Amino acid sequence: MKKKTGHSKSGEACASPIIHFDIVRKAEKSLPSHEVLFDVADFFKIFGDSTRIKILWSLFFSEMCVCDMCAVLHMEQSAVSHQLRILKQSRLVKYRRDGKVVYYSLDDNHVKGIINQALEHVNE
Amino acid sequence: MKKKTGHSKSGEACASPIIHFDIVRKAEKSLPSHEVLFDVADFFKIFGDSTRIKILWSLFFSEMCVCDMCAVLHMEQSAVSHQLRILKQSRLVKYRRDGKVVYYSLDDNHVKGIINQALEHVNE
DNA sequence: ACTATATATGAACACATGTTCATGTAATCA
DNA sequence: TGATTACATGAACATGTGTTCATATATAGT
Repeated sequence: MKKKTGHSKSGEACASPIIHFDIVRKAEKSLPSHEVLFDVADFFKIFGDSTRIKILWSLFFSEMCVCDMCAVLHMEQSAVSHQLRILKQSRLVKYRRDGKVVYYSLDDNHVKGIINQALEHVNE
Repeated sequence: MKKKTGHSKSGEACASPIIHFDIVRKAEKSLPSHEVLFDVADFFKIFGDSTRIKILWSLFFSEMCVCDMCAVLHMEQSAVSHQLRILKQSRLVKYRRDGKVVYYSLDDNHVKGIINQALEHVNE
């Protein structure tokens, strides 16, 4: 016995009769679409790395060029650029070019609030 | 030339003279400790998975047993239990036992607010 | 044109993470 | 005690992720 309808949308994954059907139905109906939930998770994934947290935090005060970031983070330029690209793609930061130097800055007003709420949790 | 002082705390990672020292110093001073930043990132990592987001969302309304969760998520019991363990360790959910059934419920009041803020971002 | 510099990016690598499978544990009932 | 049930957990596996290395691009200066 090993059949499993391969994520069959009908959802009898747990073959137990002891299910609180009303609660299950209510929860199922309230759940946003899979895409939205995926996007939400992806959004949090961005914050799930301390390097990116440091970058965002640093940008709370002022725009910064990539070299500034390297100095703040004590990291190689390549690594910083890769992370900035991720933040750029998520539209959490924007940039402007001034000659050879590229300045990054925050591009989202939720960032500060979200990080602060996480800090509250971390500080018990 | 390949030396690199192995994350030397002195921080000359980017050997460029074009650094805005005042901004860098300000950012460095404002940064929370490495441990705190790590904890913050770890906290967000928990939310960076759509399965866990679904679990937390479902618990907005009512406590649920593991079997209920399996039904809501259309997932195997083992996978759900593993995720519940992570949420339990992060103290985002708590549980109570009633006979053979274990009921999980939310154990943090920030959760709803944080997820809602992420939703705002996702919805442009 | 050539050089230098600030940043971007592809590939490779090591490491983390989520699911599955198999099995273990705790509680209930016969 | 033995069987069943609801859940937990270790190991294996595939996939995802962050950093490094090497190299490319873009701008400025000579």
